[in-house]
Amino acid sequence: MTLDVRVVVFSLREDALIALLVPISGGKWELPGSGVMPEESLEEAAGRAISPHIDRRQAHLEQLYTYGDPQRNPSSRQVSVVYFALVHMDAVRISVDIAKLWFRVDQLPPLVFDHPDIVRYALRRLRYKLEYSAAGFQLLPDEFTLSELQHTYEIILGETLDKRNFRRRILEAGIIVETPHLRSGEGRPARLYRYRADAMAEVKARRLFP
Amino acid sequence: MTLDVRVVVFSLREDALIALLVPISGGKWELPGSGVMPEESLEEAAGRAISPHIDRRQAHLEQLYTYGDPQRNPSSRQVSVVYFALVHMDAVRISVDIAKLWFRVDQLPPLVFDHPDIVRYALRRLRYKLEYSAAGFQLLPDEFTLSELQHTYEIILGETLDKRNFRRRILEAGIIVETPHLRSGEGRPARLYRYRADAMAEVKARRLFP
DNA sequence: AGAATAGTGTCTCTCAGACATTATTTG
DNA sequence: CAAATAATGTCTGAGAGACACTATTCT
Repeated sequence: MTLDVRVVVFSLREDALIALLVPISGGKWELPGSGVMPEESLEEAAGRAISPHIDRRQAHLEQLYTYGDPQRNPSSRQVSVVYFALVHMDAVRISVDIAKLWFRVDQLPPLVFDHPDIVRYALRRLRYKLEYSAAGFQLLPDEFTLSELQHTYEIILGETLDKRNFRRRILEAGIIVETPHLRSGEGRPARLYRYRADAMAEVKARRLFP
Repeated sequence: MTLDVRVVVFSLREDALIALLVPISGGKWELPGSGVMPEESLEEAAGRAISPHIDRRQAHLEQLYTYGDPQRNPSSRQVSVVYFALVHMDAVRISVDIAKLWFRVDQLPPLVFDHPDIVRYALRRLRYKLEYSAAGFQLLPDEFTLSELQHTYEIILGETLDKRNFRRRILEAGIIVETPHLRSGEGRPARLYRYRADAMAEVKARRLFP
């Protein structure tokens, strides 16, 4: 009976949600994972599992579920404590990685065992989380525009949102605040916002999006 | 490194929420638990852990969280997959048990390790679950009156609820249905209701109680 | 000046919350 | 018929959702 941790890491590339996978022999892929060392916590093990690819200080890990069905790995009984994380691409270590280890969640390669189920469940939880919290900013850099944040929500939820209602609700939730900065580009420059570090509390009072 | 499962079992006695504990040496208590056998799933192990005390077919187990901090058990590294369950007293095996192994959740005896945290977290999740679902009926027998169900909610949430609003919302949720039966007692007989076995789907659309 | 994107306010309708009286049974 | 509990409907206010125009910059 072996125990390990696995991590479902989501990020955002252009117009799609992507997940980090690592190759194993036989053309198959798996979720990044690791055994648990005697002196470390499960969350630390999860951080270590992704640290070759991600700056772990920027990855908020959250425990998802523990999979331990005796049939999940036909060759050996394996229990996996699965975490999930949202990171923005600034936290991704540049190496062979980008475009080689990240896959759009709607175009995943063949995965081992029950890892497809795990990714599906993580995705469901991510959508659920977004509806009830302002967690979407974790996929963006420190400062971001409201249009970028709205775009993020639209990609993940798979539907378009009304701009005025989106702004009203996200601001009323009080989780992000204005910065003095603007971002210039094509068209009128946009106000930049950032996460309010003091209000770490989750907004579970009322769902933000339908 | 040992792996086990633990179960937080909640039930209802008179006017209080109670939890099942088992004694260990030294006057301390712990959550019922068990190792995991090679051919069984984690949930099966959890069912086996409580089967001396509970008719497991009547206990809906739900995975809560996996605790694995290296300091949680000072004498050996232990990872515990924790489940929680709601049962009604009809499912409790009559033996030495009742009144000896069940404790009001606000009057727990000394517990080992991080088990107090685990119970606290389970309680938080239970309250949260009740607000968003009609799970309260799991603490009642198959058939129950709306007053009994409301009473259950009031005990767990720790506040009184308006009778008309309670009925409206619980019935609109569509999770319980009328039976042809009535229960006589003091005062006007009350209609009995039961859980709608076909609609197992959780009501997460909108919170039922504030 | 035109193109591009940012930013803003109002109305309506639904649902949550507050609230009191009538109905049916037992002793 | 008194006591006990069950059952029922309405009004109001807040918030969700739909909706279109103005503001600022760049080329």
